[in-house]
Amino acid sequence: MRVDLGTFQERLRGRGLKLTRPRRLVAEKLLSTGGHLAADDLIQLLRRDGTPVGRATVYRTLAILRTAGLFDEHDFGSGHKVYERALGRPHHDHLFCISCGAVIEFREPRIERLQDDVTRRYRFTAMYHSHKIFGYCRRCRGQARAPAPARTERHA
Amino acid sequence: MRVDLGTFQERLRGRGLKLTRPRRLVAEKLLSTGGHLAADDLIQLLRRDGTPVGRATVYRTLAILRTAGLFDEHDFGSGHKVYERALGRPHHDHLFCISCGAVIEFREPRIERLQDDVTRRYRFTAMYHSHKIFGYCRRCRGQARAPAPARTERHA
DNA sequence: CAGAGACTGAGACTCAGTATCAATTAGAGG
DNA sequence: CCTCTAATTGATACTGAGTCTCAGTCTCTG
Repeated sequence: MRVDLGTFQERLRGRGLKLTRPRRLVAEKLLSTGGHLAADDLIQLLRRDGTPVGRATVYRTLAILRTAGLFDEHDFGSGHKVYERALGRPHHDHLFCISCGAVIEFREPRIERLQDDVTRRYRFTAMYHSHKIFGYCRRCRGQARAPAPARTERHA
Repeated sequence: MRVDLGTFQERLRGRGLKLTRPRRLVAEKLLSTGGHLAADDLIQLLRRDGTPVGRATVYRTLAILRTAGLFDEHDFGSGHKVYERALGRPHHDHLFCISCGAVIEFREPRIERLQDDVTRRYRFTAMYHSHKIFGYCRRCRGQARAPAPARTERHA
């Protein structure tokens, strides 16, 4: 965490930005909480801690953290974006349980390679991607309304 | 198109729903326009045609069309969802050009198979998935700010 | 063809996220 | 350590996609 805050400062400096108290508070809270946090969660947590940070500032800081490559932003269709530490962690994609909301990370380098195949095929220059599989996790399987279709079908 | 409207009616009936004029108008317009349309586009188009349909009804009808498996819903991060005909078309995923907004469809059965591997590995019951690659299309490549990184990195 | 229940739509509402702008603060240069 | 300026903050107003409400309307079954 210490290391990451240092990196945050470095990256800010590199862009001519200042390391202010609110920015530090947001970054620290995100790092110390881990997992997938939404902007509003962050605002509430900081308020509870007695170190409130304005809404606008939280959103602005999250944008900086994302742009600097320190955090990834994900939209699991719950109506708000969530943030997850990216720096120093291997790339991965997600399974999302539509019953309990659990987020499961997976790595599958073979899929990544096939993606490269696809982009090459279309002469497309990939910058980032989003690969999410929605369904029922191990624990919630029993509640699945129907057996899984041969292949996934709805997109979100 | 005739066939699809018939299917729409069938699926409505199957759920105890009525085929009303507004629902027919929405489905017809979506089918005749093709491509990826947002709710608001639809509302504008219908108004221009002199057959306006209320906002609430358009949204409600889109939900029905999606649930019935006739249309797929996608979120390319532009702040609104877009709808695309699903019935009678093969499953595919998308490349999205962050410069011109172009949507390119791709099929890669090998990725689908690897997805099945992944879900099996986690004892996860997949219901649907979302796989999008963002970047610069063939035409917009020149405008790419930087060469593509070794592997895609930011998620949305 | 009449009745019941489904459906519609104008408009109020929600809620994540953005814009504004006067007051505050980081931190470079002295 | 102080000063000065540009960057930053945050209360608040705003935006815009999507949802809710409910009185009036329509579908379609019997």
